[in-house]
Amino acid sequence: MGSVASSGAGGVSRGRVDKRQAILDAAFAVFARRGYEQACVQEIAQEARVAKPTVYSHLNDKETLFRHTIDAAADILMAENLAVVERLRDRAPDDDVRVAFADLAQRLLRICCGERARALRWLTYAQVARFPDLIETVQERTAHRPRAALADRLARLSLAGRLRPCDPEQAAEHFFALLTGPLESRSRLGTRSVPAAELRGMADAAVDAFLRAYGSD
Amino acid sequence: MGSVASSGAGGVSRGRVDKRQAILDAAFAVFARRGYEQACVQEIAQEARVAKPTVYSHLNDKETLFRHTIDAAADILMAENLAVVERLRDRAPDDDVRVAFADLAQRLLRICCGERARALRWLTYAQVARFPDLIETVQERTAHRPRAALADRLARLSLAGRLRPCDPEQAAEHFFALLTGPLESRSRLGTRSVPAAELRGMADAAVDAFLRAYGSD
DNA sequence: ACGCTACTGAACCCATGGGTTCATCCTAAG
DNA sequence: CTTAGGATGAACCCATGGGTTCAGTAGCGT
Repeated sequence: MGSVASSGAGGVSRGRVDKRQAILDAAFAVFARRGYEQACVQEIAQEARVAKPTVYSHLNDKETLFRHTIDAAADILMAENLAVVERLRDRAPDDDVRVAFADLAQRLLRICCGERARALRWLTYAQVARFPDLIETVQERTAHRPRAALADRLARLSLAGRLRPCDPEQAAEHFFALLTGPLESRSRLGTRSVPAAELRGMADAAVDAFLRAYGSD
Repeated sequence: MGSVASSGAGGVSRGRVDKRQAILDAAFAVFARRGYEQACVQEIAQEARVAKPTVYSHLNDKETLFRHTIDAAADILMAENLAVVERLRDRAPDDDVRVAFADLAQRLLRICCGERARALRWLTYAQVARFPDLIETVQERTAHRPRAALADRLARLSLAGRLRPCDPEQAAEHFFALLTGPLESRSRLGTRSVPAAELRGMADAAVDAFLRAYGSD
């Protein structure tokens, strides 16, 4: 996690090491396990091994702190998702489409099950009322952009006759729906950790259904 | 929304009017617009036109109040969902399957878009950390039970050759996923009201995909 | 050596809100 | 009419936590 520089005994890292990053890391951890209102700045400061006024000197207030952590998490998740989708670019044209999709599905599910994704979904949903604009940011990066990237791949596959002619946006939307819908349900909104085998089963079932709906033949 | 219906006959209406129901109605309204932590008991009391101590005399504390309102909302939604699914029992055998499904899909989407469903999803998600057991109750009634009911109908249709042979549970899971996944995305977690035309389009698209994946032919 | 800047810790201010107390009021029952 | 018990409202207690102040301290560049 954070860069916990410093040597042992009585001393804490007094240097100007990047306290800021330590604070943001700690903030995400604390927000993730307590939620926005329940997380107190004091606890975040402790977790970051930093004094409370230091937190306020780097980030103006609790809200700013929250927005930065959410932003950062959304960025990372977007990158992860896009990277997974982009694998299709090289694999799909040559390999069996089903195999490529199954691989994609499993990797996406693993990301969605991860701690970061869980915490982000949870925090975003919980603060819908207080910070409605956050939803735009988060959904844009964790849902719309990856979906658009997938739509690009699907369009190519459709053109190449590997999928039936269709609206790629629609197909991508349904692909994600078939994957994440069951996940939400089976993980009980993230409160239950789904065994790897079940995850694999869900991925395969989703790909099966998707290919029956959108595959060629 | 809340009819203050005092149920004059047979009820155990303590006091003059049924304050208790008024309190629960008000609690749902306030929780729905403020969230759990932001909702203060004072405001609930005002909205119910009741004094704060009266609230505490009927419901022990804020948590009890919350659990009761969530329970009640989940019950109502379950009933609505089950009623819609049960329509298949009479319609599907005779009519065109596609027409019956399209009707089902639209009615389900309308329920999911409703104020009650929106508020319930939001509140449940937001309190995942504080009241993890609530998820069980809510998901059981608003997701699992309706899905099981749909699976029953799909099993019959499959047996009758109107759907391809399949695992009805799986098919039902995918049906709901195709419906609610896109809804979550397009309504921005319920912060944007989706126009009726778009709703209809989503329902039709979901049914199209579902029938390609699970229809007979 | 000097001063600038970041950091610390602890105390402090203050608003919010859960939950309670109490004297009083009002209505339904007898 | 009397009475009992739910209902009232206003004051009250107290814990929590956001945000600030301040005096002191440690490192770094010059």
